[in-house]
Amino acid sequence: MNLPEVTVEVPKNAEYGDFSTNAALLLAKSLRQPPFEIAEKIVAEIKKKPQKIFSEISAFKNGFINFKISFEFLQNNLKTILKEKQKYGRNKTGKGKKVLIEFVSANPTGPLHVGHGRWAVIGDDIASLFEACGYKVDREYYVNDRGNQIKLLEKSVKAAANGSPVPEGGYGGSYIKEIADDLKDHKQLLPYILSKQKETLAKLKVIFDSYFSEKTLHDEGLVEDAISRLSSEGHTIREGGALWFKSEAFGDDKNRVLVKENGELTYFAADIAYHINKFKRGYDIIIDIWGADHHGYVPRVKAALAAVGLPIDRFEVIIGQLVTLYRGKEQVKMSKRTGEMVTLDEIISEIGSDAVRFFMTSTSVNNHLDFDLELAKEKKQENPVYYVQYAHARICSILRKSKCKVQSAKLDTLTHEAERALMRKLLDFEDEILAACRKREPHQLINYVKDVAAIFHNFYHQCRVLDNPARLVLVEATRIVIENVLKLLKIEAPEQM
RNA sequence: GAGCCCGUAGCUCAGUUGGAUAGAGCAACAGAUUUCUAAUCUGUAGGUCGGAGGUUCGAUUCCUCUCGGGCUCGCCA
Repeated sequence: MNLPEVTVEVPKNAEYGDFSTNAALLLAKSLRQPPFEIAEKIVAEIKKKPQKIFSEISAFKNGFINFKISFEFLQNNLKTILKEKQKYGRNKTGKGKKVLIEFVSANPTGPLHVGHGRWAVIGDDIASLFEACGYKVDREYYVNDRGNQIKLLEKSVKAAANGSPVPEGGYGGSYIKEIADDLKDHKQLLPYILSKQKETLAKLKVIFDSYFSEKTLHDEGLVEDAISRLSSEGHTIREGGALWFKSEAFGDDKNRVLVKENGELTYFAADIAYHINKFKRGYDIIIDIWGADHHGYVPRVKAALAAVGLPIDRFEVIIGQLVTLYRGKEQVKMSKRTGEMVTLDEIISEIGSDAVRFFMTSTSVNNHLDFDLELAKEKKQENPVYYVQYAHARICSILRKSKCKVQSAKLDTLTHEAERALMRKLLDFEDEILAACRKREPHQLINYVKDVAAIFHNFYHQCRVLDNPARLVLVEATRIVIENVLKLLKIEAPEQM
């Protein structure tokens, strides 16, 4: 019988058990029987085989079949957690496959701002998720260290040093003056700005494996190589003095220029070379994280990679919606040209790395993010990050005071409703990591750890833990899971608050 | 005009492959600590899931249309 739509899911309402399946509902039509009767028959079949995972399997009157996990299974999982410790939740799904994640890649023309912060945190989180799932991950930052903007930057800094007005189209931010003051040797301009950016990223604990220079692509002739590769396959055309890539043939809206009329190479041409290079380095999965302001760029890059015959199913672009900065109700305009901007550095100083990381991770990148500086400051004590950290600190305090030996405890007394809810939640951890990785959505982990903390706090108020060995095991297992989530997201798990 | 993202409680947001009574935090109100950290917990109130159709046993979820907001549509980078 062909039943592609049978699903097993976790019901929202705990009364319906830990898992449920709609199999009987789907069979009702073809069998011409009421769903409930079918469900009852299925349940009877399942119960013929002995097993220890489920303590209850029942048919509901609407046709759902509900499964309840046994206490024994949940209790045994606590032992697993204590045994695996930092490794609990990690898995080998990736089998060592290689992943490249490119993110931030801000222009080296000034300090990072709040938007870069979002990509830095999200990219780093996704990289960590892949690592937790057994992939080998490289974090990469592409540096646009060439072209007009760099010349403009140099002119702008020189002008500032001489007290001249901002050059036409140049950069006028106050940071330009600071650079001019700081830097005697203008040849060190790019390394200087890059090192400042690295310092900011390091405050957020974001460390890149490689900084890939656009300039080297040109110096090594890789851009010309890419273009001739396209041309030799007949994918280019000369028109109006420029050389075009016929991207329309690969699903793009229109063709794109590779070599301008004046002979200069476009940024796009370099980007094709860059992405060909990524494939050449042998990655199984290649991920770019771009802001929504660049989403129109996706089809042309994919078109180019398809045109040179690369397996584009290994390449994906995650588009993140933009961040708008507010001070109260007033929007803070961000412009590098006018220099009116709040830097990521300032934001980290104001609310701390933990809060920035937690806040940046907590919402889906599909959603536009309004970041209110005043709110972030006012709510410092109420920020959800403290809620989760407090749960961890509270557990540490209990463990410090307890005199029982945790390891030797018998766990069969853990049958309280609050105990069960907590054990049940801890069991989900590996699935949560897998799902968050598969969907590239680290915010799901934030939701998960908030749930763990809430269920723990509820348990704490109902059950006295000290001097109860079984509960100490439960609490230690909870602590391990919270710590593992926070460590993965590079947020501190404090022992005291 | 075309493309992408979004629209869920007063505010900020979750909501898994289509499932059972749509959730949390903040704000509001009422309570809880002789006991392990009150940065906590419990309860109350708050919803036409932007709107209208469609698909089906079942739609916040999928499809079409529509309204509203953001972003993009360079021989810029």
